[in-house]
Amino acid sequence: MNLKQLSQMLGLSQTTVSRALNGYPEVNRETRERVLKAVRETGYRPNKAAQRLATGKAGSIGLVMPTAPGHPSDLHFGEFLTGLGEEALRHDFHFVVTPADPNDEVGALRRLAASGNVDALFITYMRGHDPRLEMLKSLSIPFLVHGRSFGTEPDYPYLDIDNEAAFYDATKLLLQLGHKRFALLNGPIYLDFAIRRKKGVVTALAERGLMLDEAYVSHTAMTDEQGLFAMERILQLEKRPTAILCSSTVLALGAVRAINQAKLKLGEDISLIAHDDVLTLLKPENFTVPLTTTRSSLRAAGVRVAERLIGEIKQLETFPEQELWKTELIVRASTGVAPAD
Amino acid sequence: MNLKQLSQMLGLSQTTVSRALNGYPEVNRETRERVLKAVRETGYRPNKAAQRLATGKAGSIGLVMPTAPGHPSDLHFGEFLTGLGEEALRHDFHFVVTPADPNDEVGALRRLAASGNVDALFITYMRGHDPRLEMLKSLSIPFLVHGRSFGTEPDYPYLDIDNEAAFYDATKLLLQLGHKRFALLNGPIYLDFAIRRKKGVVTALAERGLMLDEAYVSHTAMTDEQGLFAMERILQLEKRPTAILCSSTVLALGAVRAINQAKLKLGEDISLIAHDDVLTLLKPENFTVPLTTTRSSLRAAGVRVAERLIGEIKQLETFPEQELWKTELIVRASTGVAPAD
DNA sequence: CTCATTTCTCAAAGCGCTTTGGCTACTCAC
DNA sequence: GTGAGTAGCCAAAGCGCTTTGAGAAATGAG
Repeated sequence: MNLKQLSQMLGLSQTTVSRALNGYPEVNRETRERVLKAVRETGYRPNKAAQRLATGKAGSIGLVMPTAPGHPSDLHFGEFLTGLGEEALRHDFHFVVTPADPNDEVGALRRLAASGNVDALFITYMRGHDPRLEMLKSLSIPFLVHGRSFGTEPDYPYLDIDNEAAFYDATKLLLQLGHKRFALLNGPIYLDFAIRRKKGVVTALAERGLMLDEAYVSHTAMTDEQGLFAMERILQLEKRPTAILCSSTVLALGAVRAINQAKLKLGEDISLIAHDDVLTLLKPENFTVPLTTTRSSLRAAGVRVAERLIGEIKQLETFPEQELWKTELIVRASTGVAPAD
Repeated sequence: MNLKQLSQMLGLSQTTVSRALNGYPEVNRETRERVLKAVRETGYRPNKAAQRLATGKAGSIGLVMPTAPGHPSDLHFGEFLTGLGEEALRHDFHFVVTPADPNDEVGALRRLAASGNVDALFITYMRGHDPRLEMLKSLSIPFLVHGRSFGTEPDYPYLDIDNEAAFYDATKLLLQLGHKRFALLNGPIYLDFAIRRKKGVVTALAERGLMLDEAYVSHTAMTDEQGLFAMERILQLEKRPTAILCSSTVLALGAVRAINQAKLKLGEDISLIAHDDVLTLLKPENFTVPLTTTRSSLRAAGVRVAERLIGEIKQLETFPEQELWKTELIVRASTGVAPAD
C-alpha cells in the first residue's frame, strides 16, 4: 500500500493525502478525517526511504559501534545506548548503527554520513587529537561529541564530564587520608578520558611534591580481566601502593579480586577509588567492601545527547554548545587512612 | 556530490557510472577505472535512501531495543548486538534500531517494517504465545526469531538454544549429587526461555518423584539485584534448598552475594548452577567459587543470526529454517554433594 | 453584479539512484 | 560485402514521497 493507491482509493490527489497526513492546515477537516480513517483501516505507512529522499530528513541519528571478531563487548556502550534509546523513543527517532573496526572509525563515519541515512551523527570513545573531528566539521550534518579530544581546539559541540577534576578530587581525598604511594588503573592512553584522568592525578600529587611513577600506572582495555592482571602486577612491585585509582568499576571488579587474592583488606591495607558510570550491573555499593567512587551516569549522558541531537534536527531549540558535567565524589568503605609504613 | 554531478564531470551517462560502480560487466575496463578514480578523489558515496527506493534493498536489518525510563540496561542485549555487529561488518550492513517500550513491541515492529528502511527483521525476548509472530508472518519481509514462542506452532524460522534440555541436564546432575530441595531463580515467566527452563527442571525432578515447590521459584528481571533479593527470600524459607538453578550469571551474581551474606559455603552447604551466556564481563570462572554452568554464547548466536539474515537478503544461500543449539554443561566448584540433612 | 479573497484541491516536478530497452560501432564468419 | 553477434554506452522511466505553483469553487466587500 502506497500513497498512490491510497489516494486513488479515496478519490483524492496524492498531494492532499500527503498534506492531510502531515498536518498541513490547508486541508478540509472532513477530508483529513476521511484520510486518517483510511490510514487506520489499511495500515498504510509512508515509506521512509522515499520520505527521506524527498525531504532530506530521516528521523534517525547515526552512530558507530566499535566491534571486530575478538573485540570484547562493552558494557559502557550498552548503558549509553539505553539512554539514547530512552530519549529517542519519545520523539519517534531511531538509530542507524554501523559496526566498524575500531581502527576504521573515520571511514565508518564517512560512509554513514554520505549514505544520506541519518540526520545527525554522534561520536564517542574520543581520542587525543581525534581525526574524526576534522571530518565531521567538513560535513554539513549536525553532530555531537560525547567526550572531548585532548590536543584539539574545543570548537565543536560536546558533552563531557570533568574527568580531570574527578580524579584530581579523588586523589586529593586519598592524600588527605595520608596516602603517598599511588597506582592508577586507566583505560587506553590514546583515549581522551584516560589522558585527562591521569592529568588530574598527576596534578594533585604534584601539589604535594609527589610524582606518579609510571610503573604504577596501567593502560588497558576496560575489562575486569585486565583489571585483575594489572592489579596483580602492581601488587608485586617492591613498594606496594596503598592507594589505587580506577577508571571504571569494571576494572575495579578485577582489581578487587586481585586484592582479595593477595589477602589484603580493602579500605585498610589498601584504598581504592573507582569511577562509576552507574552501570546497571555493577553497583559500587554491592561490592563486598562498597567502593568509594566518582560518579556520573552514562545513561543520563545518553539521554542528554539524544535530546540535544534531536532538538537540533527538529530545530526546536538551541542548546549550549558545550557542556561539562561535574562528577560526584561518593565516599564508601573502600577508602581509609593510609596504613603505617 | 551526487551521481548526476559525477557523471557530468566524467562526461559519461549516469547509467554507465552506476554500472561501473556496481560491478556490471558491460563497462569498459578503462572507463570503470576512470570512474573509480573519480570516486576516490571526490569521496562520492551513493545516497542510501535513493538506492533503497530504486532497488528495494537497504543493506540493513531492523531490530527493536526494549527501553523505557527506568528500564534497566540489559547486558545480554549488548552482548548479542556485538555479535550481530561483528558479522554485519563483514557485509557492510548496518542496523536500524528502534527503541520501544517493552509493552509495544508489536507496534514498534510494524513501524519498522512499514518504514521500508530495513531488508529484514529480527526479534528476540520471545514470549509465550508471542503476538509478534502473527504480524511478522503477515509481512512480506524476511525475519528471524532468536528464541521460540512456547504455545505457538513452530512454523517460523528461528535460532534457539535447547533451554529445556540445558536445565534438565543441570537438574539431573544435582540430583545425582544427592540434592532433593531445589530452587529456581528464573527470568520473567512470560518469556519463552523461562518457561522452557522451568519445564526442564520440573521434568527432571518428576522423574525422581520430586516436585518443584512454587515458593522456591522466583521470576524476576535478569539483574543482580533481583537475584540478591530472590535468594535472600528463599534462604529464609523454613526448609532451605540445597540446590539452586539460575537463569543467568547476572542473577547468580546477586544470588552468590546472598549466599555469602548468609555465611553459607557455595559448593558445600549449597550448590548452584547458572546459565552462562558467555558475557564478557561475567565469567563464571571468575567468581570466588567458580560456577558450574550450562553454556551457550550469546554473541555467537548474534553472529549466526546476522549471517542467516544477511545471507537470505542477498539470496546467497538458503539456511536451515530452524536451529536448536545444544548447551554445554561445565562443572566447576559451585556444585558439590548434597549436605547431610 | 463584479472583483478580490479565501479555502480547498490538484497536476507535475523533483529528490538520487537503478534498470530497461535501444542505439552505435565494431568484429567476425561466411 | 552482408548479416549476425558483441561490446560499450545512453536516454528515459520508475521507485514513493513532498512541495511548488496554479486553478476551481466558495465567500465577502463594494
